[in-house]
Amino acid sequence: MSDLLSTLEARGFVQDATPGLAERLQQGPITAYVGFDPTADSLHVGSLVPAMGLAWLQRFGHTPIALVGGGTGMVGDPSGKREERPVMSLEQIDRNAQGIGRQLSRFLSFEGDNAARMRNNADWLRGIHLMDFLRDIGKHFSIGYMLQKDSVQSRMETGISYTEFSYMLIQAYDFWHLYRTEGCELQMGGSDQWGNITAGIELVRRRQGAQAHGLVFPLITTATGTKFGKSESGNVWLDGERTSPYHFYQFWLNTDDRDVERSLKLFTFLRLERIEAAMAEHRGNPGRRPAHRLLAREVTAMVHGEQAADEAVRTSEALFGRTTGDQSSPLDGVPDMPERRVSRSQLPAGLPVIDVLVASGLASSKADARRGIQGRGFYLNGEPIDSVELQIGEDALQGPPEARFLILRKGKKNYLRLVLEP
RNA sequence: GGUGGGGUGACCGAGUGGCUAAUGGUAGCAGACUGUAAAUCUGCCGGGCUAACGCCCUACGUAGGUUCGAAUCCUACCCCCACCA
Repeated sequence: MSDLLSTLEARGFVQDATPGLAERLQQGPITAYVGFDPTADSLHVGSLVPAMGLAWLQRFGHTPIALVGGGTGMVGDPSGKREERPVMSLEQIDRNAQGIGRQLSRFLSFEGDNAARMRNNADWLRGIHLMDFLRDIGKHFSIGYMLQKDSVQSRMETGISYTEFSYMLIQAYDFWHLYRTEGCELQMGGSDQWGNITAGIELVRRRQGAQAHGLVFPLITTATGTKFGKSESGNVWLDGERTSPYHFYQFWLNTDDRDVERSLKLFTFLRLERIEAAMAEHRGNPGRRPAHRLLAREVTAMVHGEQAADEAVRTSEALFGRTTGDQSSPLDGVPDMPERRVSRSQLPAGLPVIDVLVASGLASSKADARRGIQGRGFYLNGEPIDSVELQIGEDALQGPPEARFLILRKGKKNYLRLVLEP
């Protein structure tokens, strides 16, 4: 538990590592990097593993570099992808790179002896000339070597362009560049990055005659076999604008029992004894889900801050707490309840439920709303809606005259406050 | 460039002239059970109108055509895959 590697191993971060890494870490602080894709302007929970990996690294006195792929984003990594990815505009990539950089700063400290560094490979990749690249980099790799890589193999069926085929060389170039300019000796990443990382190690060895290292994290899948990081409403993002702290909290709270322990180890900094205690408590009373609560609270606080986490907890308790029945009273003052505003003039007079549900976004069409009601899946102010013809009367509305609202719910979990603007 | 195979709903994958909004599976949504879990069972699952029976629109790579009628036949084009050059 005293050094980086054994900590990472104990917490389930290590899928694979190059053999010499342990010895190298014995000898003193190292500089390491992880690359992040700028495919969107926010990271999602899937990127938490590498982010936490870097954070642990820093906690053990090593220096982390977060590399945003503003240059590689132009090309697209075939690893783990089934299809060619669309090309993004430079402006888009740069915007995304900025957003991602901001989020990473939550996990890393940019002060002190081993202050974290942010780099964008656009700075060195975009100015590169093809002839120089082929001479200095391409020379070191045989086609046979490249063809053996998993990322290429798995795409031979569906097709891979020369562009994506070249990706591993560009990533190798990154590693070599960071080695040369910043003394970076270790690259970490998802297990799908193994091939790219070893290509980088190879390049450093050939051009510098030095030994670099690699470590890859396991691919996180859920116990049900679905992709980690999805919820009812799609991807779970770290950006509070895309995924509200409440929904973020809910995502973690709804973790499958079988995944909780692993998630606590991967996504929190809690000590292993603390985690074991929580798991023991959970085994004693699974229905209370103490481990889930701890997990959700911790991760939300880390990503959105203490205050937002508290609010998410309060909201969740108000909505799901032991309000045994269908009382609507505790729903009024809920802080961070998802909200939607609709101008009254956009709704027919008399407020037919069907139209209201469509306006709220809970139903995707009138037909959908109708079907939902017939399946008893919609609730108004805590009561099931039992008629598709229901007209919502004024007495069902709450709140001040200028912002009357009603509480809609779809299923067990989707609450929404619909505010009617005059 | 040649030869062969192929493009079906979110995905996989049946379907070769009317019974097809299109079998089945997955994913998704809702309901029951429970613990805001898993598993299981049930219903829904292109859009609009309807209390409902039902009606209408859009859809099987794209554009035309044949036919009373086409995802299914014909023509051209686009794209993908395999092998050959």
